[in-house]
Amino acid sequence: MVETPVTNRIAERKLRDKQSRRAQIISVARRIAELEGWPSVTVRRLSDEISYSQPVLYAHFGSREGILTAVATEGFQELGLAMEKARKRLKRGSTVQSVADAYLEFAASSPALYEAMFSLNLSVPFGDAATPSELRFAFSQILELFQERSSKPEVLSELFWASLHGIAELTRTKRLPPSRQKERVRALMELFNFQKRKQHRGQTLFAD
Amino acid sequence: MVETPVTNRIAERKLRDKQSRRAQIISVARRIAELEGWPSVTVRRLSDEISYSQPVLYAHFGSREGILTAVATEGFQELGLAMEKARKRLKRGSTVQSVADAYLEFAASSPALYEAMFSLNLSVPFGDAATPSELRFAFSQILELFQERSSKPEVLSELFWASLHGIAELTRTKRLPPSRQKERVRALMELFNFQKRKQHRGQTLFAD
DNA sequence: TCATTAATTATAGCATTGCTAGATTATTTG
DNA sequence: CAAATAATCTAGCAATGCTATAATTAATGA
Repeated sequence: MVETPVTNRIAERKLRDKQSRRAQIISVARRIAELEGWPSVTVRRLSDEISYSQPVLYAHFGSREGILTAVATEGFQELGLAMEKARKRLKRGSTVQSVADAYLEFAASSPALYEAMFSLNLSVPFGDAATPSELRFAFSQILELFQERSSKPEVLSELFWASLHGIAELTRTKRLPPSRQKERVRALMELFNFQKRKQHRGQTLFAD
Repeated sequence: MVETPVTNRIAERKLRDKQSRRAQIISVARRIAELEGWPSVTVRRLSDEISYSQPVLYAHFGSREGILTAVATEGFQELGLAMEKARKRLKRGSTVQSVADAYLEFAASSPALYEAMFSLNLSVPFGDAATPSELRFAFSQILELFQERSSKPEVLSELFWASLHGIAELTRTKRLPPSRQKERVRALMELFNFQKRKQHRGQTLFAD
């Protein structure tokens, strides 16, 4: 049977409704999480806020974890974009500094979102074929920084990312005082700019 | 009323029983967590395993979170001891390297314990008057590394800790491939040993 | 237009969880 | 041994994630 234009338009409208409701759920979940923490993001609470019954949420995401995973994925998208922006405009200082600032600014301004991305135990695939494009894009922004400055870009990128993540996470969980944050980042920059100046003999991870 | 020797001995025995049961609870919780993950550590499950009813656990720890906090505290104690050992024996290589290895070895060999210490949202006080001695001790081991090698030991220590934590955490959550772990640590060492050789002018974080 | 089919949505309930009031048993004391 | 104290258990509450089934709404074709 050939679909009539009417059928098409109905299907399209339904798709739009579906997508907008999906977006709304993610948005509400994010807002509650930032204001009250993830434990307050219950399926009942969400269904109340969007004025639909619980099974509707399950039709969309399959599980509560599915909702959180969708939020986290959105977070990776935004983090990637923020880093790309920082890497490209680059007013003063190095690109490394610029990206580091963008990363930590992102983590500090959306702690619950960052928590969903890295601290909640969501099964988000990393480093394999099923890795979402948002994640690849985000990490590629870091990789780009060291692409032509090092003989082992992956290793340096991973280390840089790990350092940023450590700072962000220990700060988020109140393990590190925010007061010394600037100095910490400055120290990190000294370390990662070293490669430019270092005189080394023998094999090393850094390119000349 | 003056206590008789008998009363004393009874009280002592009761205290011993209490402490050993407390230790048993912590031990069982740890074992389950490492084998099956923290969600499997339910109060009912624990009460089954120690053959007591649930309220007994609440008499000991007040809440489920109290149990996890006790496990985490034990973890900080062990991590501190492991780093102290690494710092003192120091066979080959730098103390920094030795401590880094000990830290990452600890995190890798007890992932659930490390998760309790850093990833679960337990309200463990940090950096204030109420900070448990185990935490102070652990961090002091890192601080010791940079005490006389830097003009700002706190900043460097915090950055070093953050880097190690980032590596440990991203590895634990499968964000970083274990295959390049050695290279990552080697790169970290290059960065943090730089201070020894660097020729710098003007103020810097590193001492000569 | 209107009955029939297909889709969407809601109701109501299950099993599990952390936690606790009140009953019960064991232990200590006089 | 009886009373009092301490230790422990039973049974249940409220909240959670999730789902089978019923109800309702929308789309279809004569």
